[in-house]
Amino acid sequence: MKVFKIPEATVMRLSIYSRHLKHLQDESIETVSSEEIASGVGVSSAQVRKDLAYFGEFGTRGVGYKVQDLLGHLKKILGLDKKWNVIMIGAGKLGSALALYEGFRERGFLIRTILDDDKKKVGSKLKDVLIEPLELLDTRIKQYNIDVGIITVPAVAAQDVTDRLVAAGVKAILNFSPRVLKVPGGIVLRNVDLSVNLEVLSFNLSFNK
Amino acid sequence: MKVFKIPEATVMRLSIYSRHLKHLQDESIETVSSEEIASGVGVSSAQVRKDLAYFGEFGTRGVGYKVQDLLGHLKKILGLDKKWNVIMIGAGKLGSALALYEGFRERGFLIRTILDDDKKKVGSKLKDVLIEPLELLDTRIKQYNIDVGIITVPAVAAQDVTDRLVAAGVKAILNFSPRVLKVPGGIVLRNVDLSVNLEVLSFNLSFNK
DNA sequence: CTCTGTGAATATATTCACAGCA
DNA sequence: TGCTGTGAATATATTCACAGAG
Repeated sequence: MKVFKIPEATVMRLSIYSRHLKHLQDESIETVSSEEIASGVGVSSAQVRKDLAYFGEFGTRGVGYKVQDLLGHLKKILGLDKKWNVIMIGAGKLGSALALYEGFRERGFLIRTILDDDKKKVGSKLKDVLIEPLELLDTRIKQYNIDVGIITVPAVAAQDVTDRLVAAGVKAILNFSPRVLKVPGGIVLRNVDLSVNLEVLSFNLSFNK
Repeated sequence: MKVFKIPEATVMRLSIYSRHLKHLQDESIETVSSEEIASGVGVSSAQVRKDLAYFGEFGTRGVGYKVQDLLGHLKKILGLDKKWNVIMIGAGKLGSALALYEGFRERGFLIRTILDDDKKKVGSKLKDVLIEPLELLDTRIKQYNIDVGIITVPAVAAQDVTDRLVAAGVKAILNFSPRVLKVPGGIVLRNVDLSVNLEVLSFNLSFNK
């Protein structure tokens, strides 16, 4: 049912535009031009207009965009009006930090349970979410109707956990492990790979300098 | 002195290839073809060869690449043979988790000090690094000959901290705050923006599904 | 007269396909 | 013969530039 393929870079910019519009809203600014958005987030005004044009016509010629309205459209486009049931696998340092991050809930990602294979962690809570044994993976995914799995396990375990999440029926995986995961088509996969980011930074610092 | 502009996507893939080559090395595999690397990390073999071609000829026609050699070249290309002095600004939940992450040291990023404006945090240590007052920003950057600043402060403070880091002479900034930062040309800036990642995931889950 | 929306032009990235070296 | 390295072809993304709505 996909009508047009939207470039990933466009989606990332839409997220950044929406953040900028929130600032403008906080400052009680009611109207904004594509040029003002553009200079606020460091892109060209044509880029802003092209990105928005994938989804409709939100502005008024000669005037600009109503901040409130455009922000509403962007939130809708980005799916931020929806709720998702989330399972987190791995309660190590990174998982523990992420479980406390309010940004998940703010965007509709509700962490229902956290699984770990370390018996010493099982039974304790992170904020209000209980850490449970890894064996409950299938049970909890069915029980809570889980949509999204967040992977914060070590690299060696990541593909195995992924396969189990997919088999149990999750629709999307957010992968924080430094590993390229194989998933079947139709499963949404997003990687947040700190080691790649560090190496790109290292490259940019080193190359031809 | 920049000879060719290398696409960022290429650099990210080089990092991923190098990780895959490490696995192969751990399995004592000595030779690998572009097709084997490609299928291992989910890209096309032509892509692998094109990416490598930016930097030289590392393979042998009819044979493939020597794993050890190619890994060595990639580490060199990515600058992983170099050391950088790093300052971290912000010792909150994210900063604390990051300060314990071994990946920085493994890639030559040596965290020399962590600054925070919270008096209650100042004086304690994260692993072996002391948390010091924010006022020492200039002093420590000069003293330790800091190359890289890692920003883990709240969004409202991020641009101010950035300006101070740049004024004090850092060459690169790794930004974990959810804010588009303005930096002068010549300063390397890399953003690790979890909120954008979450919103892209939300979009992919929602759009035309 | 201003600023959006958008075709056309340009720039960039990926894939194809094969010449040529080991 | 097998696989790399690479021009040519294609696909994708960005910028230009302007018609036209308000």
